[in-house]
Amino acid sequence: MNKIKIDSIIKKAEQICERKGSRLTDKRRDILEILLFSKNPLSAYEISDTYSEKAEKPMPTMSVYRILDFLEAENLAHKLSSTNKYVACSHIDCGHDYEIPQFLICAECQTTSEVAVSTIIYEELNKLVSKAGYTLGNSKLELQCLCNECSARTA
Amino acid sequence: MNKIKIDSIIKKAEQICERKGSRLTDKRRDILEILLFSKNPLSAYEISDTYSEKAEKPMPTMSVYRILDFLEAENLAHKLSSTNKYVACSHIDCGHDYEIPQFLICAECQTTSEVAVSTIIYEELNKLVSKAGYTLGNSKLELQCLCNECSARTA
DNA sequence: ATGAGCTATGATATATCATATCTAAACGGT
DNA sequence: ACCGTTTAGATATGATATATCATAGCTCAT
Repeated sequence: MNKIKIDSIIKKAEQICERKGSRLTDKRRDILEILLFSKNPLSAYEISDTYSEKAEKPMPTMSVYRILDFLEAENLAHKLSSTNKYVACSHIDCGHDYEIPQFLICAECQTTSEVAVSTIIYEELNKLVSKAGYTLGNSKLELQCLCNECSARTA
Repeated sequence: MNKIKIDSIIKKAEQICERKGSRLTDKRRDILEILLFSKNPLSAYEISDTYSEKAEKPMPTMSVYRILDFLEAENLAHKLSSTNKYVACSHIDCGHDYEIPQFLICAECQTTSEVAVSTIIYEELNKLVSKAGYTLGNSKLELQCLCNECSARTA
């Protein structure tokens, strides 16, 4: 993603935080930027390393976790629990707040896309869930896939 | 789950292994039994503890992980990556081998149900995935839910 | 502008989850 | 009984994550 796009997303993120009465501090903004710049999901440790390379003062992993918690709570980032890595939300600038974000994760190269679950899927899931005696909460879907590139390479 | 039911599942699991030329050894059977007895998903450490309480000799966590790997490879158990816990497959005795197993996990009490993804959902997911430039691999769905009991209690 | 109270960050320790590697025991076929 | 393979144990270490207590910095009423 290019710098100009990222700047506009950051600006949007600041607005979102302001509206909710929270603050996108310098460090929080830096971590969000690192996630936005990264082509792939990053672990908390990788984020810490990336930050520490560029900044004068390294950031302890502890702080990274705290900041990730904040970004998740504000829906600016998501945790992928199948890989224990973190990504920036793809929908900060378009304002969408999907019921169920869905991640397509390439098992080979880890490239990850966030897409919205279709209404049909959402309704069907809801039906299934309530038939089983549950109520759907805040969920994410993580699908292990192969991206076309890797698919072509291995074929 | 009651003892008789579990015994019959274990028997079935033995047959499955035999057919594939692998062996359901005593320890593997014990671990599978622990998972079948448990109402909730268990971590590798919890499994190790449970085993060690009953057996004369404790089982190191290392061995538990190895056995869990085996059970997963044989499709006798699943790992829930959102909670880092393990459950016995619910379909050992019915012989189903679903394309995509789906887990409904109560966020309150951790009760977990394994259900099959409906054909509609499977097809829709496939459409979505290929539209995004991916091919669906071996996936599981884990949905954070509230079970009816917890739902009633908190209401 | 100052101090009380809140939010954010730092530092350290520790818990939890998981893999690598090397060795030894158990099993099965000859 | 012997050999090769599979299974399990032991030890070390890596990776992921939380708890806790201390400090810094901002914010707002006085």
